[in-house]
Amino acid sequence: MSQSDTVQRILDAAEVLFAQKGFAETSLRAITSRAGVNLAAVNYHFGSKEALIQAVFERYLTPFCQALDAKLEELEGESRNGGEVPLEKLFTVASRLALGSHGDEPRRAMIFFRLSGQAYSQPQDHLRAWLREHYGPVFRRFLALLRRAVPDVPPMELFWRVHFSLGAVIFTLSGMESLQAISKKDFNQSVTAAHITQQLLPFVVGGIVGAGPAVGAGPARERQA
Amino acid sequence: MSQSDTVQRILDAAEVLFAQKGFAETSLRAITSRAGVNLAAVNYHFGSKEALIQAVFERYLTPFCQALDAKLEELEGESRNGGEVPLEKLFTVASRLALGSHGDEPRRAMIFFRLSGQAYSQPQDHLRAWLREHYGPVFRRFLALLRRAVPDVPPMELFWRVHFSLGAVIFTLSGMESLQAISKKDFNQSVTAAHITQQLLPFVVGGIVGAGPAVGAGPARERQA
DNA sequence: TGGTGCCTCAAACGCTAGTTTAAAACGTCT
DNA sequence: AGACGTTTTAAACTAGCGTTTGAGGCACCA
Repeated sequence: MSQSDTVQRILDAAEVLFAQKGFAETSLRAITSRAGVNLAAVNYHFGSKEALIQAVFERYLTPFCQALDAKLEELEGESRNGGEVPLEKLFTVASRLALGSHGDEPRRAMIFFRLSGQAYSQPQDHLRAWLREHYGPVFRRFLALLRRAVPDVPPMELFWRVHFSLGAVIFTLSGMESLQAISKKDFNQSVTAAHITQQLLPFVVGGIVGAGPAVGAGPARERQA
Repeated sequence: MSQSDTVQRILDAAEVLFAQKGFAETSLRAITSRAGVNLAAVNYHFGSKEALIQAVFERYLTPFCQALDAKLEELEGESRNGGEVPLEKLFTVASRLALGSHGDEPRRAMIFFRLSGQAYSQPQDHLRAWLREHYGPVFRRFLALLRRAVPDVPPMELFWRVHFSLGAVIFTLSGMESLQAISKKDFNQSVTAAHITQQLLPFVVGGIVGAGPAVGAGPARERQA
């Protein structure tokens, strides 16, 4: 068994277990047992449990952010010639990249969204800081394009609405299993992950554009035309 | 010190600490130390840590759900005579109740939203089941009113959009401290919780109504008129 | 063949967790 | 005053955690 093999097996196991039970509730013994490696291997290869958590995120996020960055650059180029990139296209691109940039089925992405949920609601301050430091630039690039797509939404409102959207996405995909169960019970119809992300798009777009100051009184979306 | 005093002190301490650090990372020793009671008091009065977690939720949710249920009944009565309850009013009512039904400042509500975030992203299956069981009827009542407010959104899409909204709310208010910090840094302007909830409303309303099948091509919201 | 680096392994370490125990303290009745 | 049920207390218990250790295995090159 080569080194990289052991490292990858640990990362694979940790990814699944962290997403399933959270960071604190997942013991190194559970991880190494699932990975079929020795308990000490984690501390040997990663140094600590905390470093392992970081490595799990890094393995997923780095390729995703590189792909997103490239795609955003491409879109920026297009928008320099023509008009702005439409809102929907921005989210479609990001979503397609998040779901499929790893070659696997979207299952992997679901796992990662659960992880993100854990990272946000748990007190992993080191993780949050690290995430912001490494992936902040891509996020800001995305935000800049967004701002040009909806020039009528004030920057600060847009900032918050993006975070609201992030919340909707992460929350939903984090609790997907239970939500799928409810949906199946209430509507007698099972839904796939692809189906949900498809439903997310109009919600997010509608939310970002926002309800005007007088919803129901008139077509607020004309502000965009 | 009477019994109820000890019980309340434990609940107060647990509520804050659970919200701050999560369930797993908060030890009974930390709770009892903060509450100024003996370590064994938790197991004596509640039986176990798990039961304590449940009790924390119960103390908050029961009055809230009663208040919401009463208010919804009232709204149902109004809508029987006149037209439907407008979307915005439904959310305003729920939000005002969540933020202020306890007499305290909204701080208490913030704490509770953090708790909800923890409950959703952590593997507290017993908690989720318990919440659904006790909280489900009110939720369905709310959903029914909602359905009549936006009759053009298919029920299943509405179901999902409500969960998306819930995600936006919980996620945002869960990570409020860090989001406030970012906002202050990027916009040099500090925001209050009230400000954020105010920003949430147009986002949620816009999201629930949704972007029509052809956003940007025309004023999709006319479907509602 | 023997030595050198990297990796694996079983075992142990120190520590903190939730829970249990039994005695002490308390308040309330007769 | 004394007995009784309830609550508080300090201490101990068991279990599981992340981490460390040192011996051993393995591939590789001289």
